[in-house]
Amino acid sequence: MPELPEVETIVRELKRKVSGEKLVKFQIFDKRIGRFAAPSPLKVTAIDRHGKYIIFHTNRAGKILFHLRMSGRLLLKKRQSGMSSLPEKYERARFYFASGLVLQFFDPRRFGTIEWRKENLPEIGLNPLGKDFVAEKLKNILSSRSRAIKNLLLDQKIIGGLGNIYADESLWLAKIHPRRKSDSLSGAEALLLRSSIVKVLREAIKKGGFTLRDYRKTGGESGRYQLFRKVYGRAGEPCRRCGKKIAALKIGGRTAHFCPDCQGGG
DNA sequence: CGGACGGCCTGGGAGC
DNA sequence: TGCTCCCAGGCCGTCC
Repeated sequence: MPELPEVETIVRELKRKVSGEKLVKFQIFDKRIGRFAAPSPLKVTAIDRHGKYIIFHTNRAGKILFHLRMSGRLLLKKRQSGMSSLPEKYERARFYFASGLVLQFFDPRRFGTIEWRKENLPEIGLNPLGKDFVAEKLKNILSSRSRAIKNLLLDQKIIGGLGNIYADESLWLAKIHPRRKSDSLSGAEALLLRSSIVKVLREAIKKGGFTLRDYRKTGGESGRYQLFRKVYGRAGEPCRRCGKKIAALKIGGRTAHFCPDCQGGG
């Protein structure tokens, strides 16, 4: 389930390998992937992350937007001489670059999307890696809402890029119970939450993301952050801070993993 | 308007 | 072994 660190890892790799490249041909194997009426050929002038979206800026009047959702994967490889033009298993789209590189979009669950977009980008809240992600702004947002902090962190219109894994990991690091109402957090807690989110995300990017099952880097390699996780998927195992058992709880339809002892006060 | 919730989709794991 | 059931969750549409 790609979240900010996974998407950022993929974007950094794509920037190195295909930014500035000419896209000569594309194939959409599964129409459910979204509206896609891009002109061809076109040049990819820049590559960016927007929340969990991957954006290809182009020299034409539009951008290519990728969203991996749950099980999407972008793999980059050298075009082989005998390469079939038919889709591989779960392959939903394919892009051919003039350099000979081929970008394949795989997605078993078909939640992922690829879109040729001329109008504005989707509305995304604060970028946790951006300069404007400061404690004061976060505190204002938290105070103006009254939802479980866990669910607020998952809201892409408020903060862009956190998903279930990093929301849980950040709350653990900040010692905040996931069910706490956002407007009950003190200024000190907001400050700590901000720095915890940044720390967790930066560390996860360094480790190349979190591979549970589907996520892979563009060369097919797994990330390594799952080896360093503190709470996600660790229900019943000992808390790495206090030794008590990690618990799991449904909050707003999502499973939250946390330590009931050192994240007390829910 | 904010917030809660169901639907989309499939593979994999649990349980029998 | 093989079947059924349920869960994973990002985002959107719908409803209150």
